[in-house]
Amino acid sequence: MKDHIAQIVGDALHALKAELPDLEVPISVAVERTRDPKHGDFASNVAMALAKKAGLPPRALAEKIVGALPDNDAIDSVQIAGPGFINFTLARGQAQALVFQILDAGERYGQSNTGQGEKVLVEFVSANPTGPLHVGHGRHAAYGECVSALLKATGHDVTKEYYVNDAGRQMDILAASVWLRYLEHAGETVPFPANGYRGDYIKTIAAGLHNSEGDALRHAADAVVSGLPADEADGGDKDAYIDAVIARARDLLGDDAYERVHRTGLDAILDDIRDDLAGFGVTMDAYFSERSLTGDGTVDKALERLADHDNTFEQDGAVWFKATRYGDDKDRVVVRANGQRTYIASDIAYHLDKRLRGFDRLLDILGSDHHGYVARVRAGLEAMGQPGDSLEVQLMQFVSLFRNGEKVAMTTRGGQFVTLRELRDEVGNDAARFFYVLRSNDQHLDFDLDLAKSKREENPVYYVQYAHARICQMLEKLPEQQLTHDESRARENIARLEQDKELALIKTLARYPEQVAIAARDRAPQTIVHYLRELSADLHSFYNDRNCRVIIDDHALRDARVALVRATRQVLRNGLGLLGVSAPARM
RNA sequence: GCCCCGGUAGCUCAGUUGGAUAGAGCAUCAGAUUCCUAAUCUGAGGGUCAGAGGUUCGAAUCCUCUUCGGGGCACCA
Repeated sequence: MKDHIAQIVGDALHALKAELPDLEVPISVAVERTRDPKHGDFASNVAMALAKKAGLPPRALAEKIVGALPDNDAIDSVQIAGPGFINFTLARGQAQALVFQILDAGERYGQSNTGQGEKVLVEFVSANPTGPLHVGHGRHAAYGECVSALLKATGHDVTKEYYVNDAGRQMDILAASVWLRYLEHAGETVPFPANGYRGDYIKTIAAGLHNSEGDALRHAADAVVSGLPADEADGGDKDAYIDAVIARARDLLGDDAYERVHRTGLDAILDDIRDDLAGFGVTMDAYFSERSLTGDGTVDKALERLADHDNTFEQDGAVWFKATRYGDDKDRVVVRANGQRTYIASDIAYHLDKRLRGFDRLLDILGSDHHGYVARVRAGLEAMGQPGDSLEVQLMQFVSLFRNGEKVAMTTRGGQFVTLRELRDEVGNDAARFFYVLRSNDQHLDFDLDLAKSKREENPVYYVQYAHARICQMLEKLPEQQLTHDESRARENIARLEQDKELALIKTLARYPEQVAIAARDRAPQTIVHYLRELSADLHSFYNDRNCRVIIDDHALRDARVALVRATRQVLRNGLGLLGVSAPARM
């Protein structure tokens, strides 16, 4: 309907062109839903926007536009108001027809094809596989999953991917940590490095390793620690110490055994992450290994491409990428003096690989602490002949947990939970998914645990779910009371929905497809959350109105109202589905 | 020093990409249940949209400056 009005206003403008040569007809005419029912159903501000160029006062231009509007059965009246708004009021019965559009479309109501099949790679979470996911990653997971669902709903071809940082020093520290815990488990007494991973999950992995390998990886404690530099506790440098431990592990174990330890740690943690995400309703299409980029020559290929375009140079024994040519603030090392590639080399290669796999848009969801990384990767893409704007980055601000009104310490010490799994256990998946997308991604999130757990009225998750359950319960009442629902009779009588609460509900239902489109465009799931709260409020308000009771003797009106609440239920389901929150039939 | 994000009601935050009288939840106060689930509803109070300029018919929204808060500026990832 909105598009239809924009169309006829556009037609009117074209018709006026003969009379007003200075009039500029815009490509798309702005038509908005009115907030105040006194302003009709839809309003356009074109007269104000075009008045100056047309050489007429806004209201006078509005008069001319209204005069040039073609006759239209769907529109009851057109009025000029305020500084020059043109307000449209729909004909009686027009709005109500929407109820059956929704019921006919079912779960497709709200979907569109604005994306036109654009191939989008959404990369999110991508947490280093050195331990379980924490509550910060949970926000990334919920947001990424929801944005992906929104993009799919608007006709994008979406692939969800987790980039596994399985190369590099972090993973060596993990391997060393596992091995040391393994040695302890085998009965050796070795000090644990200040910079090692201290979590209990390492001990679990080590115990499993001991189980499968027996004492094959065991070396005497003396051989392990002799000649190592001092750790932090002894006044030394913790980084130098852990590096020495890693070197010692490689030396004593040999490449094959070291690799087994490395793999065991990585696989165990990645399995845990995958399981955690699946339990949270977040499913990746692929887990992409950083190591594979080196193994299959993708990194070399990327480095060659940079060199081909004269975008690299050597200095101090290292190879540098001239990132400043492409808008970065500094040039970046891609190959260190010791011959190792830096992470930025892998990242550039990874993004090149995404492009070579045919993705139009590379959507990265990253922590706000990664913002400096954006210019680097974009520079890399451009230097390799790829469009820089194919990379889009959404930065996520941090999460703070609150319990009893106080901020929960987020350090790994202290026994306060920090993992996503613990959060899910405590508040449930529905509340977690809902709360995580409640706020804009560039807004810091205060996660109130007590509120999320509360089964009372102040909890917004229940407010929406309750609206859905209420409808289900009403519909179950029909057969219980030997009442039938006749859909064709409902179609004939739908125009009998004329109560204020009914019309308000229909108006909100009509907005859903636009809300989905906006949410997808802006990568803003909170738009859907806010919409669902409004829709639920309209439903509850309708429900509490004595003039709007559904279970009544008047067949015709009852059928119309049943159709209305069924349409509402459908939209609640569709919206909750986008958020990954369940729609219970009873509560 | 440079870069990114934010500052809207007592609190937590929306604000449809510049529109009509700036909204919601919580909290506070006053009400509603012989009647489809009160996890609900109805109503009231509550604002210098951080501050100052600018752009224009019109600014919370766009531009500039100031200020406060978070984050980032490695041959770590």
